[in-house]
Amino acid sequence: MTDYLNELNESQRAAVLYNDGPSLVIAGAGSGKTRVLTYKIAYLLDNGYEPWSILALTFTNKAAREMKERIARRVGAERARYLWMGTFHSIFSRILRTEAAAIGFSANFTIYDAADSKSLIKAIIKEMQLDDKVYKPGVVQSRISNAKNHLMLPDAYAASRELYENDQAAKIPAVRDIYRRYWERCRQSDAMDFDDLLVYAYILFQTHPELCDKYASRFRYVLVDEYQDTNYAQHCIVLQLTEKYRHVCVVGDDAQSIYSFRGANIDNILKFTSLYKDARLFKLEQNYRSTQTIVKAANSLIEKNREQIRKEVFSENDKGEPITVFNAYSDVEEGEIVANKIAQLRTKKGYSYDEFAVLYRTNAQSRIFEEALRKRGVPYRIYGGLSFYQRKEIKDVIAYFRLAVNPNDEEAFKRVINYPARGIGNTTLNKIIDAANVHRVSLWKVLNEPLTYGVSLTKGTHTKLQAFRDLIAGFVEAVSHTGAYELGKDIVRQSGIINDIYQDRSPENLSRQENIEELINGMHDFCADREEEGNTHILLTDYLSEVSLLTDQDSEGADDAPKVTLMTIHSAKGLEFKNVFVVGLEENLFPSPMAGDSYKQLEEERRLFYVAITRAEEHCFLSFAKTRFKYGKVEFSNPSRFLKDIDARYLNLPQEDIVSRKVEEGAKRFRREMDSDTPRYISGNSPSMFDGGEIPEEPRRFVKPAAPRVLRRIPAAETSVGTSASSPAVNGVCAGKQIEHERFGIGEIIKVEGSGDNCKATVRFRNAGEKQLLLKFARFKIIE
DNA sequence: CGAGACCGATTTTTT
DNA sequence: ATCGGTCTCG
Repeated sequence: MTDYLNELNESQRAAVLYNDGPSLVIAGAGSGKTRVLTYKIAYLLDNGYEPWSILALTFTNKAAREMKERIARRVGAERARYLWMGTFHSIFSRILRTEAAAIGFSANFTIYDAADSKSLIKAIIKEMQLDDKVYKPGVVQSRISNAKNHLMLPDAYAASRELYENDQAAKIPAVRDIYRRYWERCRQSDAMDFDDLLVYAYILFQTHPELCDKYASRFRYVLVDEYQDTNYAQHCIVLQLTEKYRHVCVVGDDAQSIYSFRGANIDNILKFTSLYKDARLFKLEQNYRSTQTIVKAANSLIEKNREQIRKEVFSENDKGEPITVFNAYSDVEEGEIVANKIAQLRTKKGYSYDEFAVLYRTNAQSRIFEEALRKRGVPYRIYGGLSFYQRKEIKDVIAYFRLAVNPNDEEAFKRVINYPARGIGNTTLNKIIDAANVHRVSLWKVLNEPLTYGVSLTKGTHTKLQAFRDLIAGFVEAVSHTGAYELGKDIVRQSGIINDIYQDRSPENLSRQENIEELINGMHDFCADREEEGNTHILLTDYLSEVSLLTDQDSEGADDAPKVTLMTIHSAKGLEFKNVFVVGLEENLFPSPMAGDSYKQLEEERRLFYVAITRAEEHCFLSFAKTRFKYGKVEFSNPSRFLKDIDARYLNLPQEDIVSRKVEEGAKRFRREMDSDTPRYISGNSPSMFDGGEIPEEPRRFVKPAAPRVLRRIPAAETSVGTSASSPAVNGVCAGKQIEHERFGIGEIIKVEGSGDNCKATVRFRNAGEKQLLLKFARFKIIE
C-alpha cells in the first residue's frame, strides 16, 4: 500500500509522513516538490482522508490538472475525481457561487478580467471628469488591486493616511474615490474582478463564521503549492480555513518568488513558521533535475540575493557541460544562433524537438525566434501572448454569453449594445449610464424601464433599444433550459455576429470566423466531456464560470508532433526541459527597465533568471544581442549585469576576437537588411498573430495561438449528443478491451458498471490518465 | 449615428 | 510598429 514511500529520499519522506500539524516544505528547484505533494495526498487518501476533505491549492489550473492525473494513477480515477484541487481563484469562485447570497451576489455573478476592470476604471475616471493623462487607468487599477490584495476595502483605503499621502504625492488624490465607485459599480453589475474573488472569499468567512467553519471542517487537510507566490489575501484565507484544525502544508521556494508585481508577498513563506508556531520545517535540497554545473551556476547566481532562506541545493547527477554564452550582433542573429544550435543538437545528439525551450523575459521577443525557427523548418509552439480569449471576436461572443447569464454585467453590456451596429450610439449609451449612476442600478435595469429612470428617447432610438432588450431577454430566458452548446450557437446567429462577419470576406474576417467556430466547437467538447462523465444539462452558466478563469495554457492541444517550446520565463515556472535557451540577456530588457534601481525588484529579476536556468536538465545556453529592434527603432544594448553574477567557472564565454569579427560581419549584414527591398520583419511578412494576414502556404498552426481545440473536429451538432441507440460503442464493451477515444486517445477498459443509459466504463488512457465515461455519450471505438 | 482619418501613447511578467 | 482613442465630416 505504501510501497511508493520507497521512491522518496529521506527528507521527502519525512515531509510526506508528517501530518499531525502545520508544515512548511522549502523545496529547492528540481527537488521533487510535485512528487512530495502527490505522494502526500496519496498517503492521506490511504490513511483515512476522504478525497473531498482534501483541498489542494495550486498556482495554475494546469498544475492542478496534472497533479490530479498523477494522483489518479496511484489511487484510481474515481477517488481522485473528488479532490478539491485548483487555483485559489477557481476554488473560491466555486465556493462563492454556492454561497453568493450571503454576500449579496447572485450565483451567476460575472468575473471581470483585467481588461474589463481597466475599462470600467477608465469609464469612472471619465465620469468624474478627471484627466486620464493624470489618472492613468493602468496606474489606478494597480493601486486598487494592491489594496485588495491587502484586504483593504474602500473604507479602509479612504481612512488610511499613509495611502492618501502616497496618492497625493503621486498627484492622484482621488484614487480612493475612484476605488469606492469602482467597488459599487462592480456590485451593481453583479461582477467580481480577479482580486475580488479572494477579497469576497475572505469577507464571506469573516462575516459568516458558521460558513467559515463549514469549509474549515470540510477541508480536513489543506495543501498550498507555490506558496512563495501567494499574496496577503490568499495567506489570510488559508489562515481562516486552517487555524482551527491546523492540518495545513505549504510548499514553495523563496528563491523562485517571481510574482510580486501581482501582489505576491515573499514574507508569507518567510514568516510562515512564526505564524504557525508549531509548524515543522522540511527542506528539500537535492536537485534531481539538472547537471551539477547547472545547479552550481544557479546557486552562484542566487547567492547575490540577500533575502532568502538559506539552503544548500546540490545535485548528484553528472557534472555536465558549462553553460554556453552566445553573443549576437542583432536580435535577428540571436534567433539564428539559437535555431542553428537547436538543429545541430538535434542531429548530433539525437534530441527531439520537444526537449528544447527558448525562454525570454517579454512576449514581444517571441517573433524573432518564430521566424528564425520557421526559416530552419523547426517546429515550435508559442505559449502566452494574446490568448485566444482575448481576441476581439471571442470577447464579443463571450460578452453576449455573459449578458445572457447575467444581464446586469455592465462591461458586457457596453461592449455589445452596438455590436453588431444597430444604430445605438454613444449619446444614447451615455444617457443610460448617467441614469444608472443616478439611481444606482445596472444599465440593464435602465434599459428595461427607461422612463422610470428618466431617460428621454426619440421614437426611433426607443425602438432600437427595445429590439436589443428583446434580443437579450430572449437569451436570458433560454439560459435556464437550453444547453450551453445549443444556446451558444443560437446567440452567435441571432445576435447578428455571424452575419456581420460574413459581410466582407477579408482574411481578418475569415480568421475571426474560424475562431468563433473554434469557440463553439470548444463548447461542444465542454458539454460532451461532462456528459460522458454523467452530467446532463450543461448550461451556459456552467461553461462561463469555467471559461472566465481559463488561460490558453489550459487548453493546449493533446498535440502530438514534438515541438520546440517558446515561452516567457514566468510561464516556464514549474516546467523542465533537457535544453534551455535563456535569451535577451541585456540591460534594459533583463533585468526589466521597470525594475529600475529598486533592489527588491532587482532581486526578483534575479530570481526570475534563477528560475530560467534551473529549468534546464542537461544543457543551458544564455544569449544576448548588441542591437535590437524596439518600438520600430534599432536600439543598442549591453550585456545583462546578471551574466556577471554567475561564477565564471561554470560558463563558456564567447571569445573576444570572435566577438569583434562577428560584430563586423553582423554590421554589414545588418546594413544590407536595412537597405534591401525585401524587408524581413519590418513590414510584416511575419505571419504573426499581430497582423492577422493570410499566409497561403504556411500551415496555420504556426500562426494561431492555442485555441480550445479539438483533436478531431466534430462535424457539428448531430454526431453524438443523445444518440444512445445508435452509438456504435455500447456493444462489446467489456473490461480488458482496447479502445480509441476521439479525444483521449488509446486506452484500456478497466471495468464496466451500470446498465442502459447509466452504463459507465472506467478507462485507463495511455496519455490522459483514468477516466470514467458514460457510454451513452462516449465517443470511441473498440480496437481490440 | 457611423465611417474614416489622424494622433498619441504604449510594451513586464498573469490568476 | 501597432493599437486604441478621438475628432471630424457625411
